[in-house]
Amino acid sequence: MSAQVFKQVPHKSLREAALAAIRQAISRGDLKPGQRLVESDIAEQMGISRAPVREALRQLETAGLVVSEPHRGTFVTEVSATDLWEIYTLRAAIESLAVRLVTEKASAEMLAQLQQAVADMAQAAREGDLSRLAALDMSFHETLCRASGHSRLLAAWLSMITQIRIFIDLTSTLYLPADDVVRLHTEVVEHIQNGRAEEAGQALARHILDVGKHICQEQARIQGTPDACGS
Amino acid sequence: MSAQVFKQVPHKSLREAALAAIRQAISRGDLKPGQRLVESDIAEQMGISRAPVREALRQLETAGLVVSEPHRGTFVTEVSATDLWEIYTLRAAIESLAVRLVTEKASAEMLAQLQQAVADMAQAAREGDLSRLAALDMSFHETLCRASGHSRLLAAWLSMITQIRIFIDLTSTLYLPADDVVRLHTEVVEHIQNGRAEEAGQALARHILDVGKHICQEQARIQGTPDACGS
DNA sequence: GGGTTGTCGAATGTCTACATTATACCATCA
DNA sequence: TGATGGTATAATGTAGACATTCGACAACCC
Repeated sequence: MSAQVFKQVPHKSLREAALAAIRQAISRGDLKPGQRLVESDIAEQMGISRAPVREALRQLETAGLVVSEPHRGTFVTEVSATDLWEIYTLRAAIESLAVRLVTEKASAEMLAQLQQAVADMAQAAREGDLSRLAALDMSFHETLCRASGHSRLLAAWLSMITQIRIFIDLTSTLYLPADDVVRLHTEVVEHIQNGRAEEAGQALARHILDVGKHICQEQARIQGTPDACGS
Repeated sequence: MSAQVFKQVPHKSLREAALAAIRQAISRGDLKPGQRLVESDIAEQMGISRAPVREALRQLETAGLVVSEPHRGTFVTEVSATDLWEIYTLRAAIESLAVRLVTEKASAEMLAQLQQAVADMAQAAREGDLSRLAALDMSFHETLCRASGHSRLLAAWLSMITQIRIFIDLTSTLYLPADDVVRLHTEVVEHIQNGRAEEAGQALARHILDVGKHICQEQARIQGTPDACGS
């Protein structure tokens, strides 16, 4: 076989385009939780027929981003406090696995990348740029999941993050003091560096559950429902 | 409201019917990995049009049971040794969370159910009924995930089990000596009973990873690819 | 007035037809 | 002989039309 010279042409189908567009709209908050999605409207706005839109909606349904009621329509999933509890506990378990895997591999390049991320976070914290800190925080966790080399893990993580985004714009709000955020991530990186997989996993899980509990309580407060997170 | 006299009519849409039928066919092994699924054939066999079949296939695609290549068709997912490694590591993490949650709740009813399951397994082991033992094994884990009261966890578990089934009929093969199977599950139940959440989680995770490693090596041997499980 | 029933509009569920694309096969030519 | 190019065929991708169903509101009866 000759050397790879040409990269594959993208070749998006309308279905994929619709899928990406709707997912993005949900993730960006242009579509609010509970909002109804009318197939014909979406199709018209995109200048395509209903068929590819329907198929995209079915995929989003399986992914848990929308719910569909027969003959009534599809709606953007509403994220309850219980849902957030589920997401954060799962996320903790999954990221815990990720960091353990990364620790076992522990390539120098990866480690440098994570250390850089923490350094950036520390700087953002010093400068009081909370928005940037939150973005770096998210980026740190994504880097970790990608570095795990575990495609299903990454897919599950991305799915959960998108669902969290339905409720809250993660890049603009922090639920812990800036210093704590930096400290907790520093701790995790140190564990990775020293090959302490188990400790790294537990530290990360604790950190995630901590944040989750905050967000969960916030959500319960907004909805006026009893807090479901401590259970 | 008047008393309930009439039960609800099932009211399955054709899409849901197709979804269930195809999923079942894959799970039962009627459709082999790599096999092509022709929309029009399926539609004709079911006596419906292609539209609901297509939508069902899109859902299965998101669930990871089939893969779709543009203008080429959809195929039953082929499960490589690497895939099995991913599934088993994830499954270990997820079930570990499940058993910790169950331990924290620890309702008497649940516990009795799990104890009964282990007792049944012990009997099946004594009688040498390996097929029944394997089925009870699977049932034990499913019970655990259901008892966690964590809908996303259960959904993820069911999804992974279905993917494993693509490769192997779990109810007919065992990868550990029967006595070991019983012993490992007994151990987990004892941890639950004594409220040792962390130990229960770790014991279960070890057990699952153990089985996964066996299956993974088997798969690598069949395919002639290098073993990807130990990494 | 309260509750039931009939009707209408709108959206989804489904079907059929057509357009597009990939693959296999065969003819052609250096 | 082997590579190149064209063509046929079959399957997917998409569009539009029709059928079905739900929810709301009005009409009606007690």
